[in-house]
Amino acid sequence: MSFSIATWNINSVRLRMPLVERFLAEHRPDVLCLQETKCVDDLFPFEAFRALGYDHIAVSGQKGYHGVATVARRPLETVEKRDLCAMGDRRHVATRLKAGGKTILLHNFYVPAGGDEPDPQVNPKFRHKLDFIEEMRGVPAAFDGESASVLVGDLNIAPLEADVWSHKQLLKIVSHTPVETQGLEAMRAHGGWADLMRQHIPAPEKIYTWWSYRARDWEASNRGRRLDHVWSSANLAADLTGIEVVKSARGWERPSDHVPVIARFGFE
DNA sequence: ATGGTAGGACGCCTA
Repeated sequence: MSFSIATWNINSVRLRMPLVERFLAEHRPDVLCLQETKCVDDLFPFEAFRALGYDHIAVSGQKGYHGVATVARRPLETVEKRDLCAMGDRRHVATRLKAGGKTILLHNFYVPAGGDEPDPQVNPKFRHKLDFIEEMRGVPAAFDGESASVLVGDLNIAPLEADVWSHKQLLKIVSHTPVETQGLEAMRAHGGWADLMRQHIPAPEKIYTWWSYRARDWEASNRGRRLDHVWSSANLAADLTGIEVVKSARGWERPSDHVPVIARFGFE
């Protein structure tokens, strides 16, 4: 028996619904977690997802900015929508669903990008990002014999040297500064989370999930970063059978600057 | 060292 979870920063779900439909038709993940939906819940395209068999939907949206949604082909229960840093941003939704005889608690996160200046003293957006990561320590990889946890999303940090096109050139660029990369890895270890992308494709092999819109030719310059992540509790990490980064989606018509990542699990 | 593109909503913020 198999089960798959995908994560994708869609950068406006309404604008890119044709791309979402193509992705779901071609890959059929059991669950898709979206970030940067950029619309209030009333304007979320529920019917388009239902038409594709994704009848079970949890949304936490806001006007114009941020916003997350989790859609599934099997029943899910909305567990909580956390307001980390208490700013009213919609950056988290947790759902619960069943797979492989376990109940899975699935956290979908959109971590603040943090602005351009990597100094929390002068840049409140960077301060917010660091505080947000710190507060994510309150989300551990809880599990027992019957339950497991998964955390996915756009974490806006590329933690390893193999997660960026140039470690040296990005050390002072927000998303790859030591305070962020060490902070994220420390938080991940503290929570007991396994980095499933790196479990399947170990460093130093490069993995990118984001390429800037500002490049003349994103594919030729290939200055990517791994900003999107799939983590799980140890008892589910053992069931991972594959990771797929759908790089081709970056070349679709009017693309997101992020591409989908799919994690596949197999159960006895 | 700089500027490059995109989305939401229509001047400017955020990424």
